Amino acid sequence: MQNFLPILRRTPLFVGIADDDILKMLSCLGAHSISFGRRRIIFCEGIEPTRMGLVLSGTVLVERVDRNGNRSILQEIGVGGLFAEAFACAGAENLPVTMIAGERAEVLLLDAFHILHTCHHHCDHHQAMIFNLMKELARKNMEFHDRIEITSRRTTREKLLSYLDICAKKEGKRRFCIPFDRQELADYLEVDRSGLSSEIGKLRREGILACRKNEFELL
Amino acid sequence: MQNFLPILRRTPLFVGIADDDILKMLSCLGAHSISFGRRRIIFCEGIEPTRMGLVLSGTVLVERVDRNGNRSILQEIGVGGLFAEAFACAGAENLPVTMIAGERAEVLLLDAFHILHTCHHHCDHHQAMIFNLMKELARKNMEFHDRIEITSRRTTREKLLSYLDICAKKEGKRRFCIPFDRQELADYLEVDRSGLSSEIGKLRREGILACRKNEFELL
DNA sequence: AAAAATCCGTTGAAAATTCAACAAAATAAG
DNA sequence: CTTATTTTGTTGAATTTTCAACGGATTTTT
Repeated sequence: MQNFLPILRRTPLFVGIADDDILKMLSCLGAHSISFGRRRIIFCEGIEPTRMGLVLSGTVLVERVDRNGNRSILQEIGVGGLFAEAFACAGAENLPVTMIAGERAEVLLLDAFHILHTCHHHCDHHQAMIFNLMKELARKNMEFHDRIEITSRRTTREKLLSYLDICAKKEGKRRFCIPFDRQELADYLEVDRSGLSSEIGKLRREGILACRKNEFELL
Repeated sequence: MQNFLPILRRTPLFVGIADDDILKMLSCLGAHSISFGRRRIIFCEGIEPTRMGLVLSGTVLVERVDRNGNRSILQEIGVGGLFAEAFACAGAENLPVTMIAGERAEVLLLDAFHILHTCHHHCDHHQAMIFNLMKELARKNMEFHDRIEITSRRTTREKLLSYLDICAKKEGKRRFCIPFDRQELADYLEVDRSGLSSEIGKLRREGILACRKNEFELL
């Protein structure tokens, strides 16, 4: 587990906690790492969310498929990020979404039981982790607001542009890579893939943006 | 402040905390209550979110209006519920949404500073509140998943039906009241009001639902 | 290097949403 | 009780999305 410390130290869950304490907690949380190939299921919709995951490498996508076969991508979790923590912490009975590896990923699985039920009056580092978890949940909450700001737009064009705007703002540059291919982007924006492609074409012809594969630039 | 204790004791933020400790914390958090008439602004988009709110009576709506004038309703907060806590806890620089009274409401305003910066290694009740806050943020996270499940549907009909399904499930009955009028429901589902009205008409004629004002029944 | 599979852009027709305008119904105000 | 005001349902035209199908480009596999 020591090999992971350089990553874990910088992680929202463990930031500010001493290495020794992190290691103690990892064993307390039954931590173990697993690798997943692209598009492999990590947590499947319907299971009881007793564990949460921490991304050590690659990316994890949070998805949902409705009865009509429309897939929605709800979140994209990068290195150091947490997933399934909200369901585990809220004590949900079953997971309403599926988590898969967006690209080949290594993840650390953590039992949530000891977060919710152990010693939260005694050890400082446990307290610190609860506090970190609280801040991370608050941040995720705000991420949902970003996504809603995007998907609440009425047209494909506006959804795409507000997504790209938010990306540019986060990146601090007008040129950036997005973590999605076309189908995934469509599923994140909740629009039709072919309609999205043609809208990208229009915007390009209008000189509003340039793109090559998943690299975009706002002009 | 003592008058509020019967409500506060049952509140997600204060559950499990002794009355005395609640009162101590209220003064520590600079709590004071304010009344708002229907559709009055409680927190306006753009301000720095240093405080959070707790609903003592009535309801609070979390809204956003885009450049085109389309309003989205993101959440409806009932008695005992918290609002703006995510932005305050995440340390957001400015509020991306507006909070208004859905119906005449009395709310308790709490400074977030002391939640994030005070004594979180010392007093048990403060720790308990952080823990409560963490659980509440996790629950809100799941509420967003519900809303996304609804708004990710492609047609007005499906959005409406999945919203009503979720309401029925929460209520445990196939007959229930919704907390919205037609325009608000349209803004929650992210659809056109007139299209929503006509869809309700169709579903009624097809014998799938009955409704009178904001009381619905799934048949 | 060839073959298979996937990804992406394009198109046109069908379906659904949006928009504006209006009338009926319900509610609030005088 | 009458008059305003707000809310709700209805309609038709314009806009937009969705859907299915196809071919070219790119990537992966054999």
